[in-house]
Amino acid sequence: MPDTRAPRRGRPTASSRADLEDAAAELFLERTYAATSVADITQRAGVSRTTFFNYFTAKSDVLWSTFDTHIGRLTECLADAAEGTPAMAAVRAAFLRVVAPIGPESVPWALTQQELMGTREVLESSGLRRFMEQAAVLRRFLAGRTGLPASDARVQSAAFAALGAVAAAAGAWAGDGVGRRPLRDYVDEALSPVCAGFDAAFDRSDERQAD
Amino acid sequence: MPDTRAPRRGRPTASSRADLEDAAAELFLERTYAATSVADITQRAGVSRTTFFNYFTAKSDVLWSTFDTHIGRLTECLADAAEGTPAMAAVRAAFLRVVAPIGPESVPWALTQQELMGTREVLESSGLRRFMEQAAVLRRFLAGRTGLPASDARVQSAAFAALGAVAAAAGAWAGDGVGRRPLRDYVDEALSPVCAGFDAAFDRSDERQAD
DNA sequence: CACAATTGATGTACGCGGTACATTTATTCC
DNA sequence: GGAATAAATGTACCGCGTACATCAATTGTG
Repeated sequence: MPDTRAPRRGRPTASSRADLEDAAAELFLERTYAATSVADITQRAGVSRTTFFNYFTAKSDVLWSTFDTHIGRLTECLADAAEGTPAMAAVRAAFLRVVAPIGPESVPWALTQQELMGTREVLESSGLRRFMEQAAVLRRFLAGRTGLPASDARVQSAAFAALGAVAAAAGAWAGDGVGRRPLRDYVDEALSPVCAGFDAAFDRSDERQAD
Repeated sequence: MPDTRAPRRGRPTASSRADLEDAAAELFLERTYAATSVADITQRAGVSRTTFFNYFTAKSDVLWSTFDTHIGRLTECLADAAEGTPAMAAVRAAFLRVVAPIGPESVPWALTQQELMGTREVLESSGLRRFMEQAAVLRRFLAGRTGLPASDARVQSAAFAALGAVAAAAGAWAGDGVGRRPLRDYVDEALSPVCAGFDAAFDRSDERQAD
Protein backbone atom coordinates (compact mmCIF):
# COMPACT_ATOMS: atom_id res chain seq x y z
CA MET A 1 0.00 0.00 0.00
CA PRO A 2 2.74 2.54 0.69
CA ASP A 3 3.56 2.50 -2.99
CA THR A 4 3.50 6.24 -2.83
CA ARG A 5 4.47 7.21 -6.31
CA ALA A 6 5.39 10.68 -5.16
CA PRO A 7 8.82 10.29 -3.54
CA ARG A 8 8.59 10.71 0.21
CA ARG A 9 11.09 12.25 2.52
CA GLY A 10 13.90 10.08 3.88
CA ARG A 11 16.05 7.37 2.37
CA PRO A 12 14.17 5.27 -0.19
CA THR A 13 13.78 1.55 0.42
CA ALA A 14 16.48 -0.52 -1.21
CA SER A 15 14.86 -3.89 -0.75
CA SER A 16 11.25 -4.85 -0.44
CA ARG A 17 9.00 -7.36 1.23
CA ALA A 18 8.67 -9.16 -2.06
CA ASP A 19 12.43 -9.58 -2.36
CA LEU A 20 12.58 -11.22 1.01
CA GLU A 21 9.58 -13.38 0.26
CA ASP A 22 11.18 -14.62 -2.94
CA ALA A 23 14.45 -15.41 -1.28
CA ALA A 24 12.61 -17.17 1.52
CA ALA A 25 10.51 -19.20 -0.89
CA GLU A 26 13.59 -20.42 -2.71
CA LEU A 27 15.26 -21.49 0.47
CA PHE A 28 12.17 -23.09 1.94
CA LEU A 29 11.91 -25.23 -1.17
CA GLU A 30 15.60 -26.11 -1.10
CA ARG A 31 15.93 -26.99 2.56
CA THR A 32 12.47 -26.71 4.16
CA TYR A 33 11.20 -23.99 6.40
CA ALA A 34 12.71 -25.30 9.61
CA ALA A 35 16.19 -25.63 8.15
CA THR A 36 16.16 -22.07 6.86
CA SER A 37 17.20 -19.37 9.28
CA VAL A 38 16.33 -15.73 9.05
CA ALA A 39 20.00 -15.07 8.46
CA ASP A 40 19.91 -17.40 5.46
CA ILE A 41 17.01 -15.49 3.97
CA THR A 42 18.53 -12.08 4.38
CA GLN A 43 21.87 -13.31 3.12
CA ARG A 44 20.30 -14.53 -0.11
CA ALA A 45 18.28 -11.36 -0.44
CA GLY A 46 21.44 -9.35 0.05
CA VAL A 47 20.37 -7.45 3.11
CA SER A 48 21.23 -7.60 6.75
CA ARG A 49 19.40 -9.72 9.23
CA THR A 50 18.05 -6.69 11.03
CA THR A 51 16.33 -5.53 7.87
CA PHE A 52 14.19 -8.64 7.87
CA PHE A 53 12.54 -7.55 11.06
CA ASN A 54 11.82 -4.16 9.57
CA TYR A 55 9.55 -5.88 7.07
CA PHE A 56 8.21 -8.83 9.07
CA THR A 57 7.58 -9.21 12.73
CA ALA A 58 8.37 -12.92 12.67
CA LYS A 59 9.85 -15.52 10.39
CA SER A 60 6.46 -17.17 9.99
CA ASP A 61 4.96 -13.92 8.72
CA VAL A 62 6.54 -14.65 5.37
CA LEU A 63 4.10 -17.49 4.94
CA TRP A 64 1.13 -15.28 5.65
CA SER A 65 1.93 -12.24 3.61
CA THR A 66 -0.91 -12.47 1.13
CA PHE A 67 -3.34 -13.55 3.79
CA ASP A 68 -2.47 -10.64 6.02
CA THR A 69 -2.95 -8.11 3.28
CA HIS A 70 -6.46 -9.31 2.54
CA ILE A 71 -7.85 -10.28 5.91
CA GLY A 72 -7.55 -6.76 7.21
CA ARG A 73 -10.54 -5.87 5.11
CA LEU A 74 -12.82 -8.23 7.01
CA THR A 75 -13.75 -5.69 9.65
CA GLU A 76 -14.75 -3.04 7.17
CA CYS A 77 -16.58 -5.53 4.98
CA LEU A 78 -18.59 -6.57 8.01
CA ALA A 79 -19.34 -2.96 8.78
CA ASP A 80 -20.64 -2.51 5.25
CA ALA A 81 -23.15 -5.31 5.68
CA ALA A 82 -26.76 -4.22 5.41
CA GLU A 83 -28.57 -3.87 8.71
CA GLY A 84 -31.53 -6.05 7.89
CA THR A 85 -29.78 -9.24 6.83
CA PRO A 86 -29.33 -12.11 9.26
CA ALA A 87 -26.05 -12.09 11.12
CA MET A 88 -24.38 -15.09 9.53
CA ALA A 89 -25.57 -14.15 6.08
CA ALA A 90 -23.76 -10.87 6.60
CA VAL A 91 -20.66 -12.74 7.66
CA ARG A 92 -20.83 -14.79 4.51
CA ALA A 93 -21.21 -11.73 2.34
CA ALA A 94 -18.28 -10.08 4.06
CA PHE A 95 -16.02 -13.05 3.53
CA LEU A 96 -16.97 -13.25 -0.11
CA ARG A 97 -15.96 -9.65 -0.53
CA VAL A 98 -12.68 -10.22 1.23
CA VAL A 99 -11.63 -13.12 -0.95
CA ALA A 100 -13.10 -11.70 -4.15
CA PRO A 101 -9.81 -10.27 -5.44
CA ILE A 102 -7.97 -13.56 -4.90
CA GLY A 103 -7.65 -15.26 -8.26
CA PRO A 104 -6.78 -18.87 -9.07
CA GLU A 105 -3.14 -17.99 -9.56
CA SER A 106 -2.38 -16.39 -6.24
CA VAL A 107 -2.14 -19.51 -4.13
CA PRO A 108 0.53 -19.10 -1.49
CA TRP A 109 3.33 -21.61 -1.84
CA ALA A 110 3.10 -22.45 1.81
CA LEU A 111 -0.27 -24.04 1.17
CA THR A 112 0.42 -25.93 -2.02
CA GLN A 113 3.73 -27.34 -0.94
CA GLN A 114 3.25 -28.03 2.70
CA GLU A 115 5.05 -31.34 2.67
CA LEU A 116 7.87 -30.06 0.56
CA MET A 117 8.50 -27.03 2.68
CA GLY A 118 7.59 -28.69 5.92
CA THR A 119 5.32 -25.79 6.75
CA ARG A 120 2.31 -27.68 8.05
CA GLU A 121 3.29 -27.42 11.66
CA VAL A 122 4.33 -23.81 11.45
CA LEU A 123 1.22 -22.87 9.57
CA GLU A 124 -0.79 -24.26 12.41
CA SER A 125 1.03 -22.63 15.25
CA SER A 126 1.40 -19.28 13.57
CA GLY A 127 -1.87 -19.40 11.68
CA LEU A 128 -3.85 -19.93 14.79
CA ARG A 129 -2.97 -16.58 16.20
CA ARG A 130 -4.59 -15.16 13.11
CA PHE A 131 -7.50 -17.50 13.49
CA MET A 132 -8.20 -16.18 16.95
CA GLU A 133 -7.88 -12.61 15.85
CA GLN A 134 -10.52 -13.07 13.21
CA ALA A 135 -12.63 -15.10 15.60
CA ALA A 136 -12.63 -12.13 17.92
CA VAL A 137 -13.72 -9.88 15.07
CA LEU A 138 -16.56 -12.21 14.19
CA ARG A 139 -17.61 -12.61 17.79
CA ARG A 140 -17.89 -8.88 18.26
CA PHE A 141 -19.93 -8.56 15.10
CA LEU A 142 -22.22 -11.44 15.91
CA ALA A 143 -22.72 -10.21 19.43
CA GLY A 144 -23.78 -6.83 18.11
CA ARG A 145 -26.20 -8.34 15.63
CA THR A 146 -27.79 -10.94 17.85
CA GLY A 147 -27.79 -9.04 21.10
CA LEU A 148 -26.06 -11.95 22.78
CA PRO A 149 -22.86 -11.42 24.77
CA ALA A 150 -19.67 -11.99 22.81
CA SER A 151 -18.78 -14.74 25.24
CA ASP A 152 -21.95 -16.68 24.46
CA ALA A 153 -21.28 -20.23 23.41
CA ARG A 154 -23.45 -20.02 20.29
CA VAL A 155 -21.74 -16.85 19.19
CA GLN A 156 -18.32 -18.40 19.60
CA SER A 157 -19.41 -21.62 17.97
CA ALA A 158 -20.73 -19.74 14.98
CA ALA A 159 -17.56 -17.71 14.67
CA PHE A 160 -15.38 -20.80 14.86
CA ALA A 161 -17.59 -22.70 12.46
CA ALA A 162 -17.46 -19.92 9.91
CA LEU A 163 -13.70 -19.67 10.12
CA GLY A 164 -13.42 -23.43 9.95
CA ALA A 165 -15.48 -23.43 6.80
CA VAL A 166 -13.33 -20.73 5.25
CA ALA A 167 -10.19 -22.61 6.22
CA ALA A 168 -11.56 -25.78 4.69
CA ALA A 169 -12.42 -23.88 1.56
CA ALA A 170 -8.92 -22.48 1.32
CA GLY A 171 -7.49 -25.94 1.80
CA ALA A 172 -9.65 -27.38 -0.95
CA TRP A 173 -8.80 -24.46 -3.20
CA ALA A 174 -5.09 -24.92 -2.71
CA GLY A 175 -5.45 -28.67 -3.06
CA ASP A 176 -7.14 -28.47 -6.42
CA GLY A 177 -4.63 -28.30 -9.21
CA VAL A 178 -4.23 -25.74 -11.90
CA GLY A 179 -7.86 -26.13 -12.88
CA ARG A 180 -9.00 -24.52 -9.66
CA ARG A 181 -11.76 -21.97 -9.69
CA PRO A 182 -11.41 -18.65 -7.85
CA LEU A 183 -11.30 -18.93 -4.08
CA ARG A 184 -14.58 -17.09 -3.84
CA ASP A 185 -16.49 -20.10 -5.17
CA TYR A 186 -15.03 -22.46 -2.60
CA VAL A 187 -15.74 -20.09 0.26
CA ASP A 188 -19.27 -19.58 -0.95
CA GLU A 189 -20.03 -23.27 -1.01
CA ALA A 190 -18.41 -23.93 2.33
CA LEU A 191 -20.12 -21.11 4.17
CA SER A 192 -23.64 -21.59 2.85
CA PRO A 193 -24.78 -24.49 5.01
CA VAL A 194 -22.99 -23.24 8.11
CA CYS A 195 -24.45 -19.78 7.91
CA ALA A 196 -27.93 -21.00 7.16
CA GLY A 197 -27.85 -23.35 10.12
CA PHE A 198 -26.62 -20.80 12.61
CA ASP A 199 -28.94 -18.07 11.42
CA ALA A 200 -31.81 -20.43 12.05
CA ALA A 201 -30.45 -21.16 15.51
CA PHE A 202 -30.06 -17.46 16.26
CA ASP A 203 -33.65 -16.90 15.16
CA ARG A 204 -34.84 -19.49 17.63
CA SER A 205 -32.80 -17.92 20.39
CA ASP A 206 -34.34 -14.55 19.57
CA GLU A 207 -37.76 -16.03 20.10
CA ARG A 208 -36.65 -17.48 23.39
CA GLN A 209 -35.21 -14.14 24.42
CA ALA A 210 -38.54 -12.48 23.63
CA ASP A 211 -40.18 -14.47 26.42
CA MET B 1 0.01 -42.42 35.16
CA PRO B 2 3.48 -43.89 35.82
CA ASP B 3 2.70 -43.77 39.50
CA THR B 4 4.03 -47.28 39.72
CA ARG B 5 3.79 -48.03 43.38
CA ALA B 6 6.18 -50.92 43.02
CA PRO B 7 9.64 -49.30 42.82
CA ARG B 8 11.04 -49.53 39.33
CA ARG B 9 14.61 -50.04 38.32
CA GLY B 10 16.84 -46.97 38.11
CA ARG B 11 17.21 -43.83 40.16
CA PRO B 12 13.92 -42.64 41.62
CA THR B 13 12.57 -39.24 40.68
CA ALA B 14 13.60 -36.51 43.08
CA SER B 15 11.27 -33.82 41.79
CA SER B 16 7.94 -34.03 40.05
CA ARG B 17 5.82 -32.26 37.49
CA ALA B 18 3.67 -30.93 40.28
CA ASP B 19 6.66 -29.33 41.98
CA LEU B 20 7.57 -27.48 38.84
CA GLU B 21 3.98 -26.45 38.22
CA ASP B 22 3.71 -25.02 41.71
CA ALA B 23 6.93 -23.10 41.40
CA ALA B 24 5.87 -21.81 38.00
CA ALA B 25 2.45 -20.74 39.26
CA GLU B 26 4.01 -18.73 42.05
CA LEU B 27 6.35 -16.94 39.71
CA PHE B 28 3.74 -16.31 37.06
CA LEU B 29 1.61 -14.60 39.66
CA GLU B 30 4.53 -12.60 40.99
CA ARG B 31 5.96 -11.38 37.71
CA THR B 32 3.70 -12.65 34.89
CA TYR B 33 4.36 -15.47 32.52
CA ALA B 34 6.50 -13.52 30.09
CA ALA B 35 8.83 -12.22 32.75
CA THR B 36 9.43 -15.66 34.16
CA SER B 37 12.14 -17.74 32.52
CA VAL B 38 12.46 -21.47 32.65
CA ALA B 39 15.62 -20.95 34.65
CA ASP B 40 13.62 -18.98 37.22
CA ILE B 41 11.16 -21.82 37.58
CA THR B 42 13.74 -24.54 38.00
CA GLN B 43 15.72 -22.39 40.41
CA ARG B 44 12.73 -21.96 42.66
CA ALA B 45 11.87 -25.63 42.38
CA GLY B 46 15.44 -26.47 43.30
CA VAL B 47 16.34 -28.42 40.19
CA SER B 48 18.46 -27.72 37.18
CA ARG B 49 17.14 -26.12 34.04
CA THR B 50 17.65 -29.29 32.05
CA THR B 51 15.33 -31.16 34.35
CA PHE B 52 12.46 -28.91 33.33
CA PHE B 53 12.62 -30.26 29.83
CA ASN B 54 12.52 -33.79 31.13
CA TYR B 55 9.04 -33.07 32.43
CA PHE B 56 7.70 -30.59 29.89
CA THR B 57 8.46 -30.14 26.24
CA ALA B 58 7.92 -26.40 26.39
CA LYS B 59 7.46 -23.62 28.90
CA SER B 60 3.86 -23.18 27.82
CA ASP B 61 3.10 -26.81 28.60
CA VAL B 62 2.93 -25.88 32.25
CA LEU B 63 -0.25 -23.96 31.51
CA TRP B 64 -1.84 -26.94 29.86
CA SER B 65 -0.96 -29.72 32.24
CA THR B 66 -4.46 -30.55 33.40
CA PHE B 67 -5.90 -30.09 29.94
CA ASP B 68 -3.37 -32.42 28.42
CA THR B 69 -4.05 -35.15 30.91
CA HIS B 70 -7.77 -35.17 30.16
CA ILE B 71 -7.98 -34.46 26.47
CA GLY B 72 -6.10 -37.60 25.59
CA ARG B 73 -9.24 -39.53 26.44
CA LEU B 74 -11.21 -37.89 23.65
CA THR B 75 -10.18 -40.40 21.03
CA GLU B 76 -11.19 -43.40 23.06
CA CYS B 77 -14.39 -41.76 24.22
CA LEU B 78 -15.29 -41.20 20.59
CA ALA B 79 -14.51 -44.80 19.82
CA ASP B 80 -16.87 -45.90 22.59
CA ALA B 81 -19.76 -43.99 21.05
CA ALA B 82 -22.63 -46.18 19.96
CA GLU B 83 -22.83 -46.84 16.26
CA GLY B 84 -26.41 -45.80 15.75
CA THR B 85 -26.30 -42.29 17.20
CA PRO B 86 -25.88 -39.26 14.94
CA ALA B 87 -22.30 -38.12 14.49
CA MET B 88 -22.41 -34.86 16.40
CA ALA B 89 -24.50 -36.37 19.18
CA ALA B 90 -21.69 -38.86 19.61
CA VAL B 91 -19.18 -36.03 19.71
CA ARG B 92 -21.19 -34.36 22.42
CA ALA B 93 -21.41 -37.53 24.46
CA ALA B 94 -17.68 -38.05 24.11
CA PHE B 95 -16.86 -34.56 25.29
CA LEU B 96 -19.16 -34.93 28.26
CA ARG B 97 -17.31 -38.04 29.26
CA VAL B 98 -13.96 -36.34 28.87
CA VAL B 99 -14.82 -33.42 31.11
CA ALA B 100 -16.89 -35.44 33.57
CA PRO B 101 -14.10 -35.85 36.11
CA ILE B 102 -13.34 -32.12 36.14
CA GLY B 103 -14.91 -30.65 39.23
CA PRO B 104 -15.61 -27.00 40.06
CA GLU B 105 -12.38 -26.72 42.01
CA SER B 106 -9.92 -27.77 39.35
CA VAL B 107 -9.85 -24.59 37.30
CA PRO B 108 -6.37 -23.99 35.94
CA TRP B 109 -4.85 -20.75 37.17
CA ALA B 110 -3.93 -19.79 33.67
CA LEU B 111 -7.61 -19.39 32.84
CA THR B 112 -8.85 -17.60 35.91
CA GLN B 113 -6.02 -15.14 36.11
CA GLN B 114 -5.23 -14.39 32.54
CA GLU B 115 -4.75 -10.68 33.07
CA LEU B 116 -2.73 -11.16 36.20
CA MET B 117 -0.38 -13.66 34.69
CA GLY B 118 -0.43 -12.18 31.24
CA THR B 119 -1.13 -15.58 29.78
CA ARG B 120 -3.84 -14.66 27.30
CA GLU B 121 -1.50 -14.35 24.36
CA VAL B 122 0.47 -17.47 25.19
CA LEU B 123 -2.66 -19.45 25.78
CA GLU B 124 -3.71 -18.59 22.29
CA SER B 125 -0.52 -19.40 20.50
CA SER B 126 0.18 -22.57 22.43
CA GLY B 127 -3.44 -23.57 22.89
CA LEU B 128 -4.17 -23.49 19.24
CA ARG B 129 -1.79 -26.26 18.48
CA ARG B 130 -3.91 -28.34 20.80
CA PHE B 131 -7.04 -27.00 19.18
CA MET B 132 -5.88 -28.24 15.80
CA GLU B 133 -4.89 -31.61 17.16
CA GLN B 134 -8.35 -32.16 18.53
CA ALA B 135 -9.90 -30.75 15.39
CA ALA B 136 -8.07 -33.42 13.44
CA VAL B 137 -9.40 -36.07 15.77
CA LEU B 138 -12.94 -34.82 15.34
CA ARG B 139 -12.58 -34.53 11.59
CA ARG B 140 -11.46 -38.12 11.30
CA PHE B 141 -14.34 -39.28 13.44
CA LEU B 142 -16.95 -37.20 11.61
CA ALA B 143 -15.63 -38.30 8.25
CA GLY B 144 -15.97 -41.92 9.28
CA ARG B 145 -19.49 -41.43 10.53
CA THR B 146 -20.85 -39.30 7.71
CA GLY B 147 -19.00 -40.91 4.84
CA LEU B 148 -17.76 -37.50 3.77
CA PRO B 149 -14.05 -36.86 3.23
CA ALA B 150 -12.22 -35.42 6.22
CA SER B 151 -11.39 -32.38 4.15
CA ASP B 152 -15.06 -31.59 3.52
CA ALA B 153 -16.02 -28.10 4.53
CA ARG B 154 -19.03 -29.21 6.54
CA VAL B 155 -16.96 -31.73 8.43
CA GLN B 156 -14.35 -29.16 9.28
CA SER B 157 -16.94 -26.55 10.16
CA ALA B 158 -18.64 -28.96 12.50
CA ALA B 159 -15.36 -29.90 14.15
CA PHE B 160 -14.37 -26.27 14.63
CA ALA B 161 -17.82 -25.32 15.85
CA ALA B 162 -17.82 -28.09 18.41
CA LEU B 163 -14.42 -27.13 19.70
CA GLY B 164 -15.43 -23.50 19.73
CA ALA B 165 -18.43 -24.35 21.83
CA VAL B 166 -16.29 -26.34 24.25
CA ALA B 167 -13.81 -23.51 24.46
CA ALA B 168 -16.58 -21.02 25.12
CA ALA B 169 -17.94 -23.31 27.80
CA ALA B 170 -14.56 -23.56 29.45
CA GLY B 171 -14.23 -19.80 29.36
CA ALA B 172 -17.61 -19.29 30.96
CA TRP B 173 -16.83 -21.95 33.53
CA ALA B 174 -13.58 -20.31 34.48
CA GLY B 175 -15.21 -16.89 34.44
CA ASP B 176 -17.92 -17.84 36.89
CA GLY B 177 -16.78 -17.42 40.44
CA VAL B 178 -16.62 -19.90 43.23
CA GLY B 179 -20.28 -20.74 42.73
CA ARG B 180 -19.53 -22.39 39.41
CA ARG B 181 -21.11 -25.68 38.51
CA PRO B 182 -19.06 -28.59 37.17
CA LEU B 183 -17.59 -28.02 33.73
CA ARG B 184 -19.77 -30.80 32.37
CA ASP B 185 -22.88 -28.63 32.66
CA TYR B 186 -21.38 -25.76 30.71
CA VAL B 187 -20.13 -28.03 27.96
CA ASP B 188 -23.49 -29.72 27.73
CA GLU B 189 -25.34 -26.46 27.25
CA ALA B 190 -22.86 -25.09 24.76
CA LEU B 191 -22.73 -28.17 22.59
CA SER B 192 -26.45 -28.90 22.41
CA PRO B 193 -27.50 -26.39 19.77
CA VAL B 194 -24.37 -26.82 17.71
CA CYS B 195 -24.62 -30.57 17.55
CA ALA B 196 -28.32 -30.55 16.82
CA GLY B 197 -27.84 -28.10 13.97
CA PHE B 198 -25.00 -29.97 12.33
CA ASP B 199 -26.60 -33.37 12.71
CA ALA B 200 -29.58 -31.99 10.87
CA ALA B 201 -27.29 -30.65 8.16
CA PHE B 202 -25.49 -33.97 7.85
CA ASP B 203 -28.84 -35.70 7.51
CA ARG B 204 -29.76 -33.46 4.62
CA SER B 205 -26.40 -34.09 2.97
CA ASP B 206 -26.98 -37.82 3.33
CA GLU B 207 -30.19 -37.47 1.41
CA ARG B 208 -28.45 -35.47 -1.25
CA GLN B 209 -25.72 -38.07 -1.47
CA ALA B 210 -28.37 -40.77 -1.94
CA ASP B 211 -29.34 -39.14 -5.25
C1' DC C 1 29.13 -57.55 48.70
C1' DA C 2 30.63 -56.25 44.21
C1' DC C 3 29.13 -55.16 39.82
C1' DA C 4 26.25 -54.51 35.85
C1' DA C 5 22.03 -52.40 34.27
C1' DT C 6 18.88 -48.99 34.44
C1' DT C 7 16.97 -44.48 35.02
C1' DG C 8 16.82 -39.80 36.70
C1' DA C 9 19.49 -35.42 37.28
C1' DT C 10 23.12 -32.36 35.89
C1' DG C 11 26.36 -29.61 33.13
C1' DT C 12 27.82 -27.71 28.97
C1' DA C 13 27.55 -26.00 24.73
C1' DC C 14 25.13 -24.31 20.94
C1' DG C 15 21.70 -22.50 17.31
C1' DC C 16 18.04 -19.58 16.40
C1' DG C 17 14.31 -16.23 16.95
C1' DG C 18 13.31 -11.92 18.45
C1' DT C 19 14.36 -7.24 20.77
C1' DA C 20 16.77 -2.97 21.69
C1' DC C 21 19.39 0.61 20.34
C1' DA C 22 22.96 3.29 18.57
C1' DT C 23 24.98 4.39 14.09
C1' DT C 24 25.44 5.03 9.29
C1' DT C 25 23.62 6.08 4.66
C1' DA C 26 20.58 8.18 1.33
C1' DT C 27 17.10 11.28 0.16
C1' DT C 28 13.95 15.69 0.36
C1' DC C 29 12.90 20.26 1.97
C1' DC C 30 14.47 24.93 3.13
C1' DG D 1 25.00 23.64 2.23
C1' DG D 2 22.86 22.23 5.75
C1' DA D 3 18.48 20.36 8.84
C1' DA D 4 15.15 16.85 8.90
C1' DT D 5 13.58 12.39 7.82
C1' DA D 6 13.60 7.54 7.01
C1' DA D 7 15.76 3.30 5.68
C1' DA D 8 19.68 0.05 6.51
C1' DT D 9 23.26 -1.74 9.30
C1' DG D 10 25.95 -3.41 13.30
C1' DT D 11 26.16 -5.00 17.76
C1' DA D 12 24.89 -6.85 21.73
C1' DC D 13 21.87 -9.40 24.27
C1' DC D 14 18.13 -12.70 26.33
C1' DG D 15 15.54 -16.80 26.47
C1' DC D 16 13.76 -21.03 24.47
C1' DG D 17 14.69 -25.44 23.05
C1' DT D 18 18.03 -29.27 21.68
C1' DA D 19 21.91 -32.46 21.93
C1' DC D 20 24.83 -35.02 24.37
C1' DA D 21 28.07 -36.47 27.59
C1' DT D 22 28.48 -37.26 32.50
C1' DC D 23 27.19 -38.07 37.22
C1' DA D 24 24.21 -40.14 40.88
C1' DA D 25 21.05 -43.35 42.90
C1' DT D 26 18.52 -47.22 42.84
C1' DT D 27 17.41 -52.52 41.74
C1' DG D 28 18.65 -56.98 40.41
C1' DT D 29 22.07 -60.77 40.14
C1' DG D 30 25.99 -63.87 40.91
